[in-house]
Amino acid sequence: MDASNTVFLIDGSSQMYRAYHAIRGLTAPDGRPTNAVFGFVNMLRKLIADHRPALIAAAFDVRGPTFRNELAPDYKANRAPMPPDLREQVPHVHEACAALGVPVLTHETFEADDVIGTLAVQAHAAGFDVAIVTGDKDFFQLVGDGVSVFNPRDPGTWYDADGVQEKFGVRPGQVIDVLALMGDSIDNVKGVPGIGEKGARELIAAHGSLDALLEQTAGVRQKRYRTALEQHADEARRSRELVTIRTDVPVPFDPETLRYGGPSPERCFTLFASLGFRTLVAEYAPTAATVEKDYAVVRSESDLAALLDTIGDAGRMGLAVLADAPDAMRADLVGIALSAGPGHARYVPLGHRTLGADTGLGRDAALGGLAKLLADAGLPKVGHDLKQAVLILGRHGVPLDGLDVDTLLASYLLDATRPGHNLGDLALETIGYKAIAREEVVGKGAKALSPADVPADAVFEYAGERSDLALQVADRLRGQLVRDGLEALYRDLELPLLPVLADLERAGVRLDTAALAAQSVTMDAQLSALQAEIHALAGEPFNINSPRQLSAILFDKLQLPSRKRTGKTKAASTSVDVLEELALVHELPRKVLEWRSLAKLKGTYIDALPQLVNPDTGRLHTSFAQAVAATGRLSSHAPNLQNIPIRTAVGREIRGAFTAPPGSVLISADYSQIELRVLAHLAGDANLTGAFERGEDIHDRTALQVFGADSGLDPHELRRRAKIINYALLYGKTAFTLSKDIGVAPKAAQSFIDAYFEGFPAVRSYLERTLETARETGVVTTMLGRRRRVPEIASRNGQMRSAAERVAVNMPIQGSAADILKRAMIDVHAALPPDARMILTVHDELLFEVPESQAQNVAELVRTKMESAVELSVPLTVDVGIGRNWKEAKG
DNA sequence: CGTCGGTCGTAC
DNA sequence: GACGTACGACCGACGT
Repeated sequence: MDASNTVFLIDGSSQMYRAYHAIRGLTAPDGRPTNAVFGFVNMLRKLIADHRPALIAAAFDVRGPTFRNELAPDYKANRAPMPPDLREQVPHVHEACAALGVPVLTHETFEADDVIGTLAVQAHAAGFDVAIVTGDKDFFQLVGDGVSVFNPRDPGTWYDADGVQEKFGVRPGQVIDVLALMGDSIDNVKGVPGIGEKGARELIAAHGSLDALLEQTAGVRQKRYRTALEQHADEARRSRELVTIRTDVPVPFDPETLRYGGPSPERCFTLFASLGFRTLVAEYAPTAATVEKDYAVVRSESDLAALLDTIGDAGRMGLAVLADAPDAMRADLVGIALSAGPGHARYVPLGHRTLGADTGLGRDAALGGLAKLLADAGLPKVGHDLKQAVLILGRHGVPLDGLDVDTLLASYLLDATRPGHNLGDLALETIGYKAIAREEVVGKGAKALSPADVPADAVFEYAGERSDLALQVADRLRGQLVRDGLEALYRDLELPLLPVLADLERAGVRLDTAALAAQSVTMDAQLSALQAEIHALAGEPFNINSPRQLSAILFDKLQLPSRKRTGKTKAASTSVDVLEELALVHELPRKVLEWRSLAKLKGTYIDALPQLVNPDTGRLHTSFAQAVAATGRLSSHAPNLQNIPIRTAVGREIRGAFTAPPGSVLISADYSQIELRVLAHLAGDANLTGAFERGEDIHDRTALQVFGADSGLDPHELRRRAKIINYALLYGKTAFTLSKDIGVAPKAAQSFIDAYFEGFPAVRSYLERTLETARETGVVTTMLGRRRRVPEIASRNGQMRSAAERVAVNMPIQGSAADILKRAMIDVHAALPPDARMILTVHDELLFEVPESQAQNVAELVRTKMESAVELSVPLTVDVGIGRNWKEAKG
């Protein structure tokens, strides 16, 4: 097909509907729906990329009656009105077409189909080929010599006359007659009652045409068709008029108005940025800076002096440190970039190993010169991920103070759920600037260089830009924080927490690697023995760790029953609950469970943790991510110290390897049932609040409420079940899953939930209120005003909507608990004596390393500060333990 | 040989 | 289909 001589006519309305239904829940950062625009834009871009059309247009229906309504007043009367969240996207779809260089066609009294039909005929008459881009079979009637239908859904398939015959069963000239017979319930085209698509096709194929058929009705073999045709001949003729696409609409065909103009980068950028299409924004972003760039390398004492003056005059600085590794506790400092204002940046090379820096400025002299400014609390610092800067600079003897705006944290508070908070992405969205990617400077993947091996002359633009952009982006985000009422949360919570976290990471935790090594040896023997038993039971060796191989053994070879399938691939699941069930009837799954448990502990912790001990400090330094978890919690990685085992005896031994150095002890302080207390506070439930005030065991209290005083069951079992119910509530668990957890019928589980709400009625109304607000605003909030968007709460997909509802009820509780712990961390940190160190935080727990002599004092101080971190309508209580290791401290 | 999606399992 | 928030090990398909 010759694209240069082909006119592409897009059935815009149907493609828009298709995109709308194909993609669910996509919204712009401000919550506006964007699914239809996004899908349409992708379709259009692919069409253009694949076919490079010379002539193209997209035709759309407009609101209001068309000539068909005059023929049949009830035409399309059955069709539901366009959903409001699609209607509001229509202007954006039109704008997207225009921005991408595709002319938009509409007509007041004719439908898009008729405009397309007319242009197709005229274009063909003028010697062009025509491709109609649609998923609608009605267009098959237009197919003929030089006119084909292309459905983007099955790319590569062009329907010419033969294609129509194959797909639809009749020649293109007969399509109208088939459509007229079968009717269209959605458009309220009556057709002939009792004749569907199949019947219509057969009748028309047999008789040639509708007219011929109606003349020879008597010759129709099937009686029900015969009577239907006799009674509804007029209806069939009228329907034919309705389904006939007109080719005589008064629109002129002028190749020049249909010429593909290519995209307008400016319009695309503006539109896609406002809709939050980040990858597309990047593609159309202006590459030239909006402000003149003044970047340079600092090479001499006088360069440095000038820089210090400039920064001093500006009264603030953008800051970016360039390091040679992502781990701030291991990374070496390669250089520092500073910006005094938009467009300005200076790069101070500090650790380049390759030639090119050619600086007469020594590392110590340079750092010494900068140190005063960096430590000046009165000189505001702006940067992206300032915790990394604090740590790396701190490790090089340079304290960093005067922290002002961290664009990473600001972006996180504005929208925690956005896919990423990269400075580059933020720059694109806030100031429309496409930043240099780190990859462009150091390469990517395994071949990436350390920036220390790249000359300063080759990195100063990248590094300088980071400091410059941080400043420019910060100025925008600061305004957005104020607008959204998030400034206090930023200034009083997240920002003060940052240096506290840096202290925790810097301190690290001592690990008894010898004890772990000994455990590893023991477990090796146990694992080998188990593996031999498992292979013997299976009758052949296989990889126990491979779900696929395991399921082949379990379900194919041993023919054990498979009850559950996995989420995406629908493969037979081999998860714990499946194996536990199978363990009742076969030895092998029981052994596999044992093997898995040991292998997991060994692989994830016992063998992995010692490898992460920092050679410089001899300790384990995790990284806390302050801008990851959507609820406001912190997360921990490299290694993750927030999922160290505790439930099993073997697991607890791993905690025993987290030790205090000689002369010191560990203090563990954890909030007792903080989430349930937060729930009591937020809900204002008198019963729940009262139970906490009286210091009752909340799970016993719940058991009493749910199961009554004389159920006759074991009190321990009742408490266990009540505990599950309490937590089920926090996670929006359904009666179905609850029933599995506590081993009762779903109906019984539901009655427990009902009994719970009966006893704590304010909890129910609180949860309902939360959902109501979420539906109205699309946002849920915590006690301290942290926000989370939940756009899917308006989804028409029941599954997505339910998931969003669970998120909506969970976030205020989990997030408020996170707020409280963060507040406590800041308060405790400020009050700690100099030789006591906070070393870990695990959602409701803080861990300290303290000289033995101060243990009691610090324990009391920590308890007091944590319990008074915020004022709730219920008491906040903290359990404190002291021990030589983490296991003892928790016991 | 590296990347990435899928599955599973640990914590709170 | 059915429990919220994380991180990470391992497998195996896929692309270079």
